[in-house]
This record gives sequence, structure tokens and C-alpha cells, in this order.
Amino acid sequence: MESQQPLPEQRENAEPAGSAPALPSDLLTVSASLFRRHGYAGTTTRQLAAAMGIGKASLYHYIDTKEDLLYTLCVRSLETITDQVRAAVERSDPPERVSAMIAAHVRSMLHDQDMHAVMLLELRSLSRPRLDDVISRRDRYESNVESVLAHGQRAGMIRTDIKSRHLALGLLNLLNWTIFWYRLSGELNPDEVVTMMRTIFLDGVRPPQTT
Amino acid sequence: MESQQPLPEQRENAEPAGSAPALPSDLLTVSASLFRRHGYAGTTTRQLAAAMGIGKASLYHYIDTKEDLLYTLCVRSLETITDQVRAAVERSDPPERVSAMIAAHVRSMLHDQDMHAVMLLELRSLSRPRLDDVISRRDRYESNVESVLAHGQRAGMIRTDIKSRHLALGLLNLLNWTIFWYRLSGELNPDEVVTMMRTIFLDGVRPPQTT
DNA sequence: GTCTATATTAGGATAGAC
DNA sequence: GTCTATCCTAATATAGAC
Repeated sequence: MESQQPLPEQRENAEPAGSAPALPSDLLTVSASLFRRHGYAGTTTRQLAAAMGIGKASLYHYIDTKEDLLYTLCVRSLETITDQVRAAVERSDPPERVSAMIAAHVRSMLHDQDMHAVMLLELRSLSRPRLDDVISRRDRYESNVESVLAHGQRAGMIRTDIKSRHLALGLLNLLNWTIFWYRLSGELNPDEVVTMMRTIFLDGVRPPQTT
Repeated sequence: MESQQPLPEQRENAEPAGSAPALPSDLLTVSASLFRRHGYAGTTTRQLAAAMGIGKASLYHYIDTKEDLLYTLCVRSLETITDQVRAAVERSDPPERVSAMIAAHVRSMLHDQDMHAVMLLELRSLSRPRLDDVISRRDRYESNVESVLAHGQRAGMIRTDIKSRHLALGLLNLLNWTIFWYRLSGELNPDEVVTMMRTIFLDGVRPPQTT
């Protein structure tokens, strides 16, 4: 329950219906890295090709437009985190579910920082109708988070003077933006981030009453 | 102490030494709005000119390069929030200072959402040496936040089992990213956001012990 | 302070050979 | 699956008149 399962390499063409187009995974890795560093609009197809070690034109063997890369990354990001959080919640006992959700969300974020950062920050660069598709996937994920919190409220584990919707927004604020400052090479490992986020969100920062 | 003071209109050329270049405030407002909506790289000088109601070339009467706008917005954002939070903290009694900081930070964010969102999200598009300048201003602001929390720890108001640096990162996560979902037209007003953020950060989400 | 006109560079994307 | 060459559009920025 504490170990990060090795995220399975996505096999090409192992694509479920309604999912993102299959693309070579190294192309997605490279795109995520560049989009994160320079932004989607700030990344050129020349940079992408260079980072792949191929000519600019060869890129168009894999994609139709640059936006395909962004769309695929956004969909993959939401599918990944949705699956991982759902699995973690389902395998936990009800009183532990909020805690398990926090751990799974943080671990997914930190394991695939570039991809998730691109989803969070570059989503707005998508054009319709793919923009709407990704937004609705994101809203669905956020509803899942809210629903775990709402169950916690009904079970008496979570305070009820704040709406579950607002608790979900607060929790996602707290967890998501860790990608802005977290570095694997830094002083914290992912488990320490999980512990810290659980403490702040569940107990707050006032000193524990050791009365 | 609860009322938002009307942020003074910046008079043109009322620029303190070492500050951002003076630019017409409507140009900054328009830039902030477009940069937030489309990103810095995704916003064209044509869009900026059109939104100002002038021709594309006229823009260059006010600026040398598009980046001037981004730089000015970033500097202004950090100067504004630094001043407002400092003032709020100084006029509060020590036990209230963390609470006052949360209120001032959130109110500034929500009052100037576009400007602060651009600073948070588009900073990376600056080129050196202005990038380094803005980063060091941001780091200084974050140090101020950390230092208020560290004082709270020494005064016994804040738990000491998490380093003040990490508490600051957690708090800024929680507060900053509200700009992603907060809308003035929504169901929450700024004071309600302040209350909610204070509750989550200070007390956590477990039900209050009414033993 | 604004305009028309334009220079210049760089962008995404395609054609068609190998 | 990759290449060279190129198209076309749009970008930032400037020149110089009003």
C-alpha cells in the first residue's frame, strides 16, 4: 500500500476506445519536457524534432499537428491519475480513503511531473472541441476527489462546515502545485511530501493539543 | 482590518527607484488579461493593439519589446503583494499575524487576478537578466512568508514538526492556485475564501473535537 | 500619439524523393 | 521512417509621414 507500483509502459496501439491517439512514448516524454519548460506556444516543432534527433519533417510522420501532442498528453495525464487514485481508494478501508487518495495523487504527480504540469498549465492552448473534451475529463476527476471527501464527511471523518466541493478545490490547490517547486533531487522524497500534505490538510498547522 | 483598502491607482511616473518601467495602466490591464487568457507566447502584438483600440505600430510608442509588458507585470505583481502583506502583518498583533498574512495574500490575489496569474504562470517566458530579477523578487517574497510562519513557530502558535520552509510552500500552494478556479461571479466572495483557507491551513479538515 | 507600409525572421505544415 | 526543399502564414519590430 505504500509502494509505488511501476507504471506499466504503454504499449503502442494498446489504446482503449475513446482514448488519446497512440504515439511513441519517447515523443510524448520529449514533448512533455519541452512544453513544460517553454510552454506549448513557446515550443517549436523544430525544437521537438531536434530533441527527438530527427528532422523537422519527420515529426509529421507521427502527428498531424502540434496540438495532437498536447491533447494526447492532457488525456494521458487525466487517465493516469484517475486510474491510480481510483485503485488506491478502492483497496483502502473507508476511514483511510482520503489519506490514500492524497498519497496516490501526490505520487502520480511527482512520478510524471512533466506530463501533469503540461495538463495543468497548457490545457488552455487546446482548441475546440478537444479543449471541451479535456475539461470534462478534468471535471470528472475533480468530482471523484470531491466524492471521496463527501463520503468522509458522511462517515464523520471530515468536517462538514465546508462544502465538499470547496474542500476538493482546497485539496487540489495544495497537492497540484507541488510540481512547481518539487525536485526529485531536492531534500524531500515523495513519501515525505505525502506525509506533509496529509498533516497539513487533515490536521492543520496549529500545534497538536497534547493536553 | 477586514475591509479591503482601495488599492491606489498607480499614477504614471510615480515609479520608485529600481522598480518596473512606468506604462499606462490600461495597457497593463489589457496585457494582463490577454497574457492570462492566451499565455505570453500565445498573445500577439496585434491582439494587444486591437484590445487597446490602436494600430499595431502605435504599441511601440509605449514599449520597446513585448517582453517589457511581461516584466512590468511580474514586478508589479510582486511589489503589490509584498507591500500589502507586509502592511497587514505589521498592523496585527503577533498571534494574529499568520491569519492576517493569509487574508492579505488572498485578497491581493483575488483583487488583481490577471496580474498575479501572469506572474505565477508566465514568469518563465522572461529572458535573462530580467528572469533572474523577477525570480529573486519572488524568492524574497516567499522568504517573508516563511519568516512569518517561523515566528509563529517560535511563539508556539504553529507546529514545529514541519520546517517553516515547507509550511510556506504548502501555504503558497493552497493560496496561490485559487486564481485558477475563483471567479468573482461565483458562489464565494473573497472573505469566504479567506475564511476557508484559514480554516484548512490552521485547523485542517478533521472535525473539530467538541469533547 | 497614431498611422500606413514594410522589413525580417520564424513559425507550422507539405511535397516528394530515398 | 527519414530526408531536403519549400510553401505560406504570421510573428515582432521598424521607417517615416501626419
